[in-house]
Amino acid sequence: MALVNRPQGTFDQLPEGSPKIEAHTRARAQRYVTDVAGAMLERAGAQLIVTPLFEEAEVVRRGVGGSTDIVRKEMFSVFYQGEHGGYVLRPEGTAPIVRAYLQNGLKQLPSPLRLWTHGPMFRAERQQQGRYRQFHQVDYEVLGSEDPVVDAEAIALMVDVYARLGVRGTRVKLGSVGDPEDREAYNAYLRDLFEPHVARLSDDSKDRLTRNPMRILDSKSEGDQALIAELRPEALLDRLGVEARAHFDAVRGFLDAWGVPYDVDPGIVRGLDYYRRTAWEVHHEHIGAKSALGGGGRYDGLAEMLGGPRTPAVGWAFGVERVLLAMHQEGVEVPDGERPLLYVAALDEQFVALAARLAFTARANGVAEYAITPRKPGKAIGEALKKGARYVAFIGSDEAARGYVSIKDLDTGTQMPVPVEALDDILARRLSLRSGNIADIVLELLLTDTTVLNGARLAQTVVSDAEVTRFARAFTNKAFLQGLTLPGAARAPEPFAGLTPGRSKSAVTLWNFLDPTL
RNA sequence: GUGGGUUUAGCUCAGUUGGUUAGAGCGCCGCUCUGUGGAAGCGGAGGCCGUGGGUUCAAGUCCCAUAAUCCACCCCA
Repeated sequence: MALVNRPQGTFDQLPEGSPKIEAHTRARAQRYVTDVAGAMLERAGAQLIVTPLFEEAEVVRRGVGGSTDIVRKEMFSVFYQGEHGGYVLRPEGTAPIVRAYLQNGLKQLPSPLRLWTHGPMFRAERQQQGRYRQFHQVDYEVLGSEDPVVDAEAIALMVDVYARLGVRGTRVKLGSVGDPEDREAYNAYLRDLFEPHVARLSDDSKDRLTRNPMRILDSKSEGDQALIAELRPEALLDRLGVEARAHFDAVRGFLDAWGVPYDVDPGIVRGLDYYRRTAWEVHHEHIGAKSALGGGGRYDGLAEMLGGPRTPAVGWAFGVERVLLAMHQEGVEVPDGERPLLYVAALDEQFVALAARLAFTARANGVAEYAITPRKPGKAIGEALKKGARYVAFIGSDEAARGYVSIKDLDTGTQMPVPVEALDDILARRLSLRSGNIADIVLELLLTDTTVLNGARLAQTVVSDAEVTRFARAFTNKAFLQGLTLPGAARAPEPFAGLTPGRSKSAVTLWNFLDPTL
């Protein structure tokens, strides 16, 4: 049977260590980026909103715009039971959020309302570097204000998120697409300008002349650029109406005051119809042809286009995959997940159930796994090291007979016996000790908790000379000072005094400790 | 939608002017090894050579088609 592949242009997000893993397909890294961004946005007062992955096609058609490439050729339709449902997989997050805002009466929440979301978006394009049919975005939207300060704040926040994620070398390209009448007039101006020279335009640009003349200006065709150099068209930015101009200048004023770096780019053309006035993109130099990490803008007219009351708003989105690509290019490390705390290995089949149970309860304190089949100690240690665990616990016949487990601290090499009933307490206590050294933890426990001390029956350990000395001295002093009456207390100092420390890290030294029966 | 590259083991790749049973390293599993740090040695599993046609006595190798994948264009995150 031939293997069935994933749909074209999609990718699987994979666990660490997967053979074919790439920067953007690391599940942990994907989650890291959305977690970091989400935490920052929530600190800025944004609240999480989640909308369905599919919407009425009308939401997208009216919001994004019927003349855009997204609506014309990149929509995934949703069918059910063979019938077209009139739905499409969402190609972007803003229109659905505005739809949800209107439908759920969010207008009554304090205004302006800051929202954020994250999740997959779908566009039926041919795949290439940084462009996928299902990709992931983090969205931030501010609804209910036309104050330029929220435009500027949104940009500043976006820049902060990239910085927090460790992405350097970002450039904010800031422009304004003006009010609708500004853009209409400008498009007419461009058409008049290029119409006489239509024969010299590239095929792509001939098409652009009717659909979206502004796109001609950033054509990659040399012929087009030569023509543009001759005609020297004015920039839209220089033909803004009074209000749009004042708004743009005010946004710049805030950014300047806050020291947020940006480049004014008269050529900024956003691909979605709903943008008004402020528009920006954030680019990164080293991620191939798709250098835009994200973009945003003001969309004061969108709510009305969806049938709601006028609701001025501004927002942005960035592509998680492109940010991951940028992070990868810059060598930014994604922090490791939670380090495994404990790996429990039974040395014999009959102790596997106990090993599993110890792992279960240890999970209150961290990541804990167990070996499902018996392990030799050396193999168990190797596996624990591979998993990156701090401690490995052994349960063999010696341990089981006396009711303890052997805990080896893989960072320090120290191994200590721990009564089974004290294991969870010990794991919890490691948090209060900076070193996490198992010897320190056990010592602390013995010195502070006499019930555990009374329960201790045997000690077996592999320690250095220094640790033996320290352990013995501390124990003796404490017992003396507190006048503890312990089983075998009278003999307590002696085992330490007469102790022969392990000859090497791998040597095993046994001695009796606090066991009146021995 | 357009153009170019790639496709041989789980992964990275060899594979001679077409010629017998398609290889290596890594990874995985086992043993050496009945209780202590990622070792080593030995062994094992794992392949419709992307798929379908064609040329030939003979195809991993040559031709055609197709698919997947990567990159670029359009456009966008």
